[in-house]
Amino acid sequence: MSEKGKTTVETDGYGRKKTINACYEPCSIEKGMRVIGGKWTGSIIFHLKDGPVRFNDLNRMLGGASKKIIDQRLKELEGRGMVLRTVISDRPVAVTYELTEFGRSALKVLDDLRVWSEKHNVQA
Amino acid sequence: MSEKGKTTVETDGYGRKKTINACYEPCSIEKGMRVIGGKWTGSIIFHLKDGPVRFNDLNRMLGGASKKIIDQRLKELEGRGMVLRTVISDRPVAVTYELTEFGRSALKVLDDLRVWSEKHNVQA
DNA sequence: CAATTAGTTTACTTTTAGTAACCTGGTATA
DNA sequence: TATACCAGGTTACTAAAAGTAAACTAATTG
Repeated sequence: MSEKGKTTVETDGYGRKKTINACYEPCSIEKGMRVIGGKWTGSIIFHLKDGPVRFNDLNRMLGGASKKIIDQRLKELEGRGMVLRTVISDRPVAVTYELTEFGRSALKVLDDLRVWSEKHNVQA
Repeated sequence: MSEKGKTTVETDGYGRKKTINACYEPCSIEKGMRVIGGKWTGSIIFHLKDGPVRFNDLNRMLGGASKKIIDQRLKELEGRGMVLRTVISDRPVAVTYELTEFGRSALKVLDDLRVWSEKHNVQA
């Protein structure tokens, strides 16, 4: 979806179709989905909402997600500035992950999704 | 995330960790994401918000998505009762896709995502 | 010393996504 | 009448992402 105006299709005098305001690149919704819609990404953000959580605790909380994907998602989120990784101790190594302000800004959309999902009892 | 109570991790007297209210199955957010978070799914729903759209028009509107994936997503959405497929004419064949009430109920979440996405100028 | 915790990383398999060409029919233009 | 385009898909094939299970370093507990 283009940021200005709605997308429509017009037909010229020869029956040829032309698209007005097409999405030549992924639209805002598509971009947003690619940021918070990856598998487990939303759940990870949501589980960090109450404060810092350690890696393996997150792993235990998210039954069904593998360590590999949690690690990958956390790195993506860190790279986008949505999550902050802090080493709280060497020997023994301990790390926590928490939301940044930007990360926190996604919580409303995610909570709306949770409400929608529960209300309509959606099944994946 | 469990529907009741927040997920936490407790440690017993022997240092063993136990998760309270873990997600033994994908939580609501995860389920919701799997319904509207698939690649192009959100965009497709959003482009149907103003009424019935024909297959190839949708294809033209969604620059970047292939017919195959649009077809696949429409079938998924139809299977979930979010989209209605109607053959409006044989000879020449013409089909339209439109949102059902349930499909329409997802528009708010998607529009919130669009607003969040534009406000923070997220880049996929 | 064996078991367990933490935080990854690796190797490998399975699932999804994506591209581009093709197909059946119909209609419009030259 | 050819040829080019329309509609609504399907097919075959490739590439990218996700999932599984085990391994690894280093420390701690019993």
